[in-house]
Amino acid sequence: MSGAGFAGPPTSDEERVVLHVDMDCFYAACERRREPTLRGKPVVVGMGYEAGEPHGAVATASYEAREHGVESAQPISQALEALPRAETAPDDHDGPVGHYRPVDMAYYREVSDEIRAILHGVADAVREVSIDEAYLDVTDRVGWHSVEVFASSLKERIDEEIGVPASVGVGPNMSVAKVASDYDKPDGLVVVEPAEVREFLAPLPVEELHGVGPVTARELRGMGVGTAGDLASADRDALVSRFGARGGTIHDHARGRDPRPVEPVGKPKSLSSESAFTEPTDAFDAVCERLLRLADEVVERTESRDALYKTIGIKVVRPPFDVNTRERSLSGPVADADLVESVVLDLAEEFEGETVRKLGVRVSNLTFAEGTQAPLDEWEGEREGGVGAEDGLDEGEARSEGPDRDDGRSEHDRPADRARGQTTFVDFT
DNA sequence: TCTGGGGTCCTAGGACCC
DNA sequence: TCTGGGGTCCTAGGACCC
Repeated sequence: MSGAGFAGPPTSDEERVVLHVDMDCFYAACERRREPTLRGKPVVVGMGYEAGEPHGAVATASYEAREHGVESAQPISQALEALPRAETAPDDHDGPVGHYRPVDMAYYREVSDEIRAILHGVADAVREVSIDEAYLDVTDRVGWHSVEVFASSLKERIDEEIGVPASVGVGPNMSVAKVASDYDKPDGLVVVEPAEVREFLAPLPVEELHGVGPVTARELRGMGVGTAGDLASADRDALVSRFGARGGTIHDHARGRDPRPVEPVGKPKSLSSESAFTEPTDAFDAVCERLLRLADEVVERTESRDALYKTIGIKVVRPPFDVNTRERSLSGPVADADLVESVVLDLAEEFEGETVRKLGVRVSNLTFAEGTQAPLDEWEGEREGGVGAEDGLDEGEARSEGPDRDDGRSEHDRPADRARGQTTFVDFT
């Protein structure tokens, strides 16, 4: 990232001991935790799903449910065909049945918090990637000779104290640990010592590597690269010219190299809400109504996180799957619900009369009112007024505050920016 | 996979500045 | 007025991850 390499913790791979802890079918496991009779049975957790209803999509399916053809991201209606609801299956139905539950994020977060507490207790550095997944750097606590025992007892602790199963992978860096945890799911424990890395990775299909998705995998196959071993011995320059920076990254990963330190994830860079229509619509008033609802949701979340935003955008997905994004940047960070609504509606106008299947609202270029102490801000005192609706755009201050802001711009440049911003502002009011 | 929702990072062209 | 290089920000789209 920072090519200049200011801060950079040590990145020499070989000596680190990194765990990747990945909960198995986490949502389904949580449902079983509070409803133990579900253990061993097919469980389907649906988002946008309500008890007894056919709509929504599969968020998580337990392995038992997967055996019957239920897949993640599948429409619930389709899952129901493969696996009828236990409660309402016809009496004469003698095939397998599934237990369907709506997503309950608040509960899953509680469970996740308990797990997190355990993880932080056993590692020096923890990176929580998502609600059900984390990397741990335990270099200073455990050596390779004892890490298997360590990981195994961590798994046991999570299982006994929290009541959900986890798979754990261990490697000399995040990339290898990640592949290792996937290798033997569920309830797996795989340790890959530095000397074994290349051998371990070589036979795996390229898409097992972090950063290789379906598109890249297809292209790689076209180049005759099917396994991580092939990729490891491929020509780096060719990869970079084909895939850009990612080409270098996946080449590294295929060779078992990953210099990224295990560090906590920072503040979010954007916040968004999306929602799909049950049926694509060309009714512009319905589109606007939905956009305003999404705008409300996003604004509410920015408020609860004390976030200011400089850029407001929408996403309009037209059938079959044509994604369009539009965004507009303001002159400085604001927190202004009315402004979000007017910008969103303004950006939407272009799509009046179009058929849309899905909409989204997003704010980005975030700054955080509370977290501004930081060593970031050399121009202290510049942003105290930011939160207010009216003064948010004033003063021409409050340009972005990233650590990497350059300042090739001199002082007298900024009034021009301000003028531009004011114009923008006036357009919507 | 007839494709749900919330994110991250990268790329590339154009505007604009020095 | 022309030419040119270096740099940032903005916007739109794409790939990927969970």
